[in-house]
Amino acid sequence: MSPQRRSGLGTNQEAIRRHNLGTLLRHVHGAGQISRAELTSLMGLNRSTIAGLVGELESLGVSERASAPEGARQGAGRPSAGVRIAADGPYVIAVDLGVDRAVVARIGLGGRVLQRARAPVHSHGEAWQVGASVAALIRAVVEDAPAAAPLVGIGISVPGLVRRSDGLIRLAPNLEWHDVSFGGIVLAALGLDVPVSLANDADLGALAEHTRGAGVGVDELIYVSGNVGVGAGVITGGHRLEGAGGYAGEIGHLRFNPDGRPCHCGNRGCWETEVGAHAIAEAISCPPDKVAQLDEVLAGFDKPSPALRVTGTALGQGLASIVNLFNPQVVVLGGYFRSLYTLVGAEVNAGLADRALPAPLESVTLALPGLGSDSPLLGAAEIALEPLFVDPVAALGSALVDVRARLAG
Amino acid sequence: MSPQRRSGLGTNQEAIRRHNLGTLLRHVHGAGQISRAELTSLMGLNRSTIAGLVGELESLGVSERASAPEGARQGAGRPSAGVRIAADGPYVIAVDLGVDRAVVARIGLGGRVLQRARAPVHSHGEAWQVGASVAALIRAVVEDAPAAAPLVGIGISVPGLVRRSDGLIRLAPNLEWHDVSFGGIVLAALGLDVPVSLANDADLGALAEHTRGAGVGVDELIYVSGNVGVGAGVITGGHRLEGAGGYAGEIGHLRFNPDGRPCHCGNRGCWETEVGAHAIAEAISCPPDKVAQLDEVLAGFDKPSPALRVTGTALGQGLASIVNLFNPQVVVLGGYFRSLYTLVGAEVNAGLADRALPAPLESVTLALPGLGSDSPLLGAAEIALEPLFVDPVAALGSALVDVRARLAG
DNA sequence: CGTTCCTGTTCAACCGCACAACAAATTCTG
DNA sequence: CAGAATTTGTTGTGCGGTTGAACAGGAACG
Repeated sequence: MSPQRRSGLGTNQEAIRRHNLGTLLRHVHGAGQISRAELTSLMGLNRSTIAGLVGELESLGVSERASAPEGARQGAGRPSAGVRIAADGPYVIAVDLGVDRAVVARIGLGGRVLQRARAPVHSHGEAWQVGASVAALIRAVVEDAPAAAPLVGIGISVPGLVRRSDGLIRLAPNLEWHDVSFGGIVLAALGLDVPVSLANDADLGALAEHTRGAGVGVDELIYVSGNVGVGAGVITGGHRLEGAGGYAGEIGHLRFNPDGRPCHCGNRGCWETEVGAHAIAEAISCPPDKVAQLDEVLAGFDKPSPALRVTGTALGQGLASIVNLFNPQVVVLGGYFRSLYTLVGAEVNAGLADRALPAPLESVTLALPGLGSDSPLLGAAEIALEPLFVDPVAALGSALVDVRARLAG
Repeated sequence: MSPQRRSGLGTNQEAIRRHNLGTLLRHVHGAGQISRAELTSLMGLNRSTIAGLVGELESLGVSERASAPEGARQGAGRPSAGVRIAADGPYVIAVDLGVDRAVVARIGLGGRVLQRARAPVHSHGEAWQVGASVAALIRAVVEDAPAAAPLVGIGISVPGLVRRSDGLIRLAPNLEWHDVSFGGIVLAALGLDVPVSLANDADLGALAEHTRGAGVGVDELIYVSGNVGVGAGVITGGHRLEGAGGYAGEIGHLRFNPDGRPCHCGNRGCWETEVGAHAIAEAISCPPDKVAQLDEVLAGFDKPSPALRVTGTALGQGLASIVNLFNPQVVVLGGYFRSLYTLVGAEVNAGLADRALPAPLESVTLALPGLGSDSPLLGAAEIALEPLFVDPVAALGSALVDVRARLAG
């Protein structure tokens, strides 16, 4: 959200500085390392202004001066000094909550994974138990953090519906959770008080792929996630499509075949009953206890079975509806759709071409995630970092330093 | 677009002034008349700053000072002077192109329709013929415009797919148009050179209902348009959802019943084959030549026939998919869905409640258009006015004055 | 080796908004 | 009915942020 959507407010000069500093940091974050000269042309500001902003970031301990990288030297002229993420700079904790495991990582600006840990999670486990496991992983991951580095916040990716106003997990079908305040649970288990952001895993996958994956520079992007359930995250105009409550993107229950199998939502023939994990597992005779690892199971296939081909066609046909509705430029296939697409890509493309309207079809591309299976994890880092780009000074002012000591006490 | 989405640019003071002046004008536009005191609290700026901005608008001839309105006086203190749209202020031409008629209006800031005209249009007519008719209507509508009032631009609502990059009409099925540069045709017929904006009718309906209809203050809104074809306009985060090419919102070809009737798009059982105008006309034995006036035909009904009830259920069930996908706060039913909903609202609501997920369902409301059948027309005015809110000075600088004389010559 | 080209640095200037003080206009209160 | 209280318009000053010019630094080019 380069320019945050203000609700008809005016702008004063204080806001300018905030905005410019945040935008500058967002560019550094996106590129990892970038020269001042590039920044001036990207942001359309004067050299001296950029110099001032960069200086402020350095004095905040966020970035540091870097000599120009070797090679890639173009043209004459004095080489421009680089801006690089500081080694002891701010970081966030990202949590990717899956139905059978949790992944936790410490992630710095630029999307660098500094440390990671994972643990199995009992599906149908109580929320407080899962919260305790996650808290333990967080402790492990903060272990080696420099004491001076500030913790900006925690971002959590959730396989379910998350209310955007307060981050309450309204429904996580495959964890059998209803109305769980998981953010509060984790904070209580840690004994910390830092900003926590929660969001749907597909939404975060879309965000991450947009920022540093297969959709860099693409402002109309959809991430379709196959993860037991089927969901989508939508980026439009460069921003996440959240909906009024935060529940947008529930494509799993699109009407697909009114005479089809019953769905757990109470209807018949939802798309999920054709391309959901349980449906695919049944089609390839995968034992029910391995449904959560469907991605690996599919990756083990050499050639697609006829049943998988049918599934591929159904996937493509369903994607057609999404393409007609959103007219995206890129559709990223995440979760087990990744290995499914490598198996039956032809059928998927055929199904899509068959059912999509010509105009939206001609501008869309199907793509595999540029971040592999880490998209939701990195998306969780992104939402946790977000305050830094809105107001770096304020975000760092309220960030937590010397986290290890606080966790010990 | 209160704060336009800048693509990672920086902000300088020149941009501040532009933005604040545009935002101020947007508020005046939205409210029609508003006091300076309200503006200060809405925009969060200082009294003196607002005074300066208002003064600039007055010297631009856009607004004028108004005494406080009678009544509605609250509390003590000096009454705040009002800001009102100037009588000879800027205006735009709005065109609502239908399948059987065209409506043209001269519309000023505040959405005031100053003059309007309409004429039948031969469906399947050549584009240049329709363009000539529209040009004649425009001439009629500019007839009584004050010579000093500047024309900012022309906005055209089109029942079809419009490419957003250049406004080309890619496909208007019910006009049988392919790749028509209708904006250029109208300008050529007029012999003028002013900015022309074209967009899909449902998109513009959504925009108008968001600005001054049933969705004021609602940032997640969908306008579903029944207009021979079925389409949707989506507002999310307060902005129009356009998609990569501008084709987003094609809900008519959502898969509804795979065994259903063939659709002109080449597939079977698209939603449009159940709730489209031709389907409804057939269900109520309406003669084919009156399909374009289905709205009036339906309004003549006293009680719903069983066939209409079935249609109502199908409408509700299809809306459920949209509600699941977008999680809107308000869904406005435009076009002939307006009279259909008044007839079989119960069935629509039941179908929706049956198929929508609980979480998105609880936050959504179905509503009738607050602007009647004028939504697309007023939306066309909105997109034509848009440049004024981005940069009032520049937009007025390039606006056309004394249009009548130029048209005569 | 000098020229050319681009960038970093510094400083004065400009522009826009905030703030304070005062005047104006209305309501409230005794 | 008169004075106090309240809110707003107006004016001048000050502050903050960006700009632009001038100069210096550093690398490639001829």
